[in-house]
Amino acid sequence: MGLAKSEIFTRKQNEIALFAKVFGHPARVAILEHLFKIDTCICGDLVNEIGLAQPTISQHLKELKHLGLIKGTIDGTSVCYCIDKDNWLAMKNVMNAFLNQDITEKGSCC
Amino acid sequence: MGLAKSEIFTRKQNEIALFAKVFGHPARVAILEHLFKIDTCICGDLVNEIGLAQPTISQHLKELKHLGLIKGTIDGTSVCYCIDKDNWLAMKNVMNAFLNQDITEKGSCC
DNA sequence: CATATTTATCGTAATATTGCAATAAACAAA
DNA sequence: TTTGTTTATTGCAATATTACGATAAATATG
Repeated sequence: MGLAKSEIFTRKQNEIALFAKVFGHPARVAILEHLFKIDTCICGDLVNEIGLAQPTISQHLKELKHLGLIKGTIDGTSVCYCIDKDNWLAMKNVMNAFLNQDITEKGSCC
Repeated sequence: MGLAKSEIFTRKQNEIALFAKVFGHPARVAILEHLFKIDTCICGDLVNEIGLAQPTISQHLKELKHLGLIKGTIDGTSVCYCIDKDNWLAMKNVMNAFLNQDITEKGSCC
């Protein structure tokens, strides 16, 4: 059906899945890495940096913005994007709690 | 088009996206959390634990197994699944390197 | 052997995602 | 005002994902 049954999972599980989903495309990974690397905020240079059409980049930026991981400020005709540090940190805490789960060592099989 | 242009991204960026994608569904998050929590490995109890049909769970398990994050050993008619510790650790290193990027503080806007 | 149990696979319907051309919107500069 | 520049939005087409019924495959058990 293409539609996840999110109502049967916990709020936390859905939150993890939402964050992970946005990282589930290499273009968004590349955009974020670029925003981390470049000292000054980036606008449409991302279109040149990454090899995708302008509407496609704009769409990926929208998803990142919607989750709060980046923010953009209008500067004349261009828009300046950068990482939203507070929200990135909050996301990192959620994801780290998931990734750093301890493995119970009593397992019988495997 | 539904098809990501993975050839224009680095191997690392694609790797991160692939790992993230598998976490991008709450059912797979729930399966992994359950495997971490339960001391002895789990088989079809996951179908009861999580409220999805057996073929659906089987499909999600297949994706997790395909990425190497879990492994299953046949035990009579049932299959015992558990976290693949080595591969989980390797994945964690990749994801942590991405999540723990340092933010350059010279940014002008935002 | 016949039957039950457990898991995997197939087929399919519903929905989501990706990508881009075309175009709009907003602003700057001449 | 007209023209250019930059970004967002709309409207598709192609592909992917999710979910599950039906069924197969494998192994127990009677």
